[in-house]
Amino acid sequence: MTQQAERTRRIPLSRDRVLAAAVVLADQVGIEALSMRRLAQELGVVPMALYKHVANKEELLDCMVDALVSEIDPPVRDAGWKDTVRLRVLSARGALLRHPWARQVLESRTNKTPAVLGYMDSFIGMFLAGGFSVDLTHHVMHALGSRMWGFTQELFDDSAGGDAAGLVTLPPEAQAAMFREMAERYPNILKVATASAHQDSVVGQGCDDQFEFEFALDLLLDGFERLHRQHWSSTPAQTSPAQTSPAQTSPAQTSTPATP
Amino acid sequence: MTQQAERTRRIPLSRDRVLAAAVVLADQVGIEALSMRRLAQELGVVPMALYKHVANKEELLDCMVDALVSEIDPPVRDAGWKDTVRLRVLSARGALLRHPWARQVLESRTNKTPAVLGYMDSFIGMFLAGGFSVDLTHHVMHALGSRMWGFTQELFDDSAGGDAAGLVTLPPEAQAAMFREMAERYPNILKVATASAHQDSVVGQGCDDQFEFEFALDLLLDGFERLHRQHWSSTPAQTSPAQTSPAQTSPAQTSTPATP
DNA sequence: ATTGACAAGTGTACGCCGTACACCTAACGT
DNA sequence: ACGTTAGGTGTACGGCGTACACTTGTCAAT
Repeated sequence: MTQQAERTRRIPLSRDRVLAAAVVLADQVGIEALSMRRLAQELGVVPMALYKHVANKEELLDCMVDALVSEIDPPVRDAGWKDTVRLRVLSARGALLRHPWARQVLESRTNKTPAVLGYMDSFIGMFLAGGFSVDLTHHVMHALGSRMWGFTQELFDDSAGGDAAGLVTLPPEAQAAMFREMAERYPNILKVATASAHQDSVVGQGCDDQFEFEFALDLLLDGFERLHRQHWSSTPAQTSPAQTSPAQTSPAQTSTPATP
Repeated sequence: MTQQAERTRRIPLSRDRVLAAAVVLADQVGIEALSMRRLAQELGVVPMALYKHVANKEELLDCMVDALVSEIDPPVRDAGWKDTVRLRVLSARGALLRHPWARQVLESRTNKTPAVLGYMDSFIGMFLAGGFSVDLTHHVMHALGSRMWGFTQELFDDSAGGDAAGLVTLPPEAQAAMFREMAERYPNILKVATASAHQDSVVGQGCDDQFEFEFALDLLLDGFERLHRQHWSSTPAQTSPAQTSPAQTSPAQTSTPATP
């Protein structure tokens, strides 16, 4: 009896083991299926046992984010700001692609853990070290937004593939009908969707996410570079990125109602 | 009795009424507090009654997104693509700011409703009408990402205000201690946070979101414009936005593992 | 060797959630 | 007058996070 007990509960659980199991489980079954009960079961333990090691589910999620951050490579040394930032973002993206749950969790978190703050601080430091003014750095961080973490909303390309995912299971004539329907109702979507697919299937299976991500990233980095060169490290009243837009002088109020 | 019944249940509920109530309730109590039960209660009805008008909660959320999309102004006529896109995005942003739940719901949705597809189609149409090649339009849509909806992850500026939200409730000496702590651990965050606050409080109360949003938007639009001018409407093998980055020639594989 | 404190795991229970399913009931076309 | 049916009801199930009281295994101090 005691021997069996000794055999079954060899390792006494610990915070790290809980955390690691949570990451693995989320990787495997998705974040929406990660429940305290399921996690406990995976660890061969009763649900409430977890609460001896994490305060609650929120804290668990925060810790999972920390684990993710720890996977991001530190900034490379001896390179210009642009390459440094670029590589760091792509490293973050790598971590994110390894952990599909991370995007959603990152989006939902409001409290920043020390690890997250540390990553941001280091990120900001890359621009400052590159000679960016504090103000420009501020704007630039906003412009990057979630791209800092290696992702952006992919609201578009799921639908660029259209109902492709669902389509394949349908009989051919229904596919054709749906295709005609789409061509009629969403001609523009169809144009870019078919153009981005270089094979001749009705609707291509999406596009190269990595290419698209880097396209946007480089577009931003090039923009940053121009602004940086433009007023090197001086700090005028307010940076104005756009020369062409008429409303740019007073950007705070436009078509939206007052936002005090 | 019948008279009372007639008085209490005057309007027989209908899909539209459910939907409208859901939007109002989400506006008021937040999306996380919007449950079928709560919504039913608000309508003076038993929870299961709702299921006679919406299939399930998913569909309800989809419909709420549709309602949001319907609030976005149509594209302005007789303007260049740049202004057209700019105004449309800012209109979407207006709708989003009026409905704080929308961002999260939009992020979580995977199925695109016809209204959403219609919005995207119209959005794509603005670029095509502006003479953008189909390929460039595709990339450009990706670069915009969720900015098309008028939002981006605000992962940064919550923390730029630092623990400001929590700070105010603390005694002054604790504030000072925390400030020193932050200054030591996150010097860079502190620099941009204090710089962006133009008052002399320890940590400014964030920055002008609207300005930051438009900063990034215009940065992108200017970038699009340059690419557009660069190879007007021709479609070379693949558009390459960055001239400087060494890895640009083959962007699909970098530091991340293979993504087939 | 005994004890007693304490950390770790257990069991039960509560209130929330979405929703399946059987039921009632009032209005309406025939 | 009557069957159909759309719309509202009641009950119930399985899942969730977690509060709280409990056992149990471990080890330091007596």
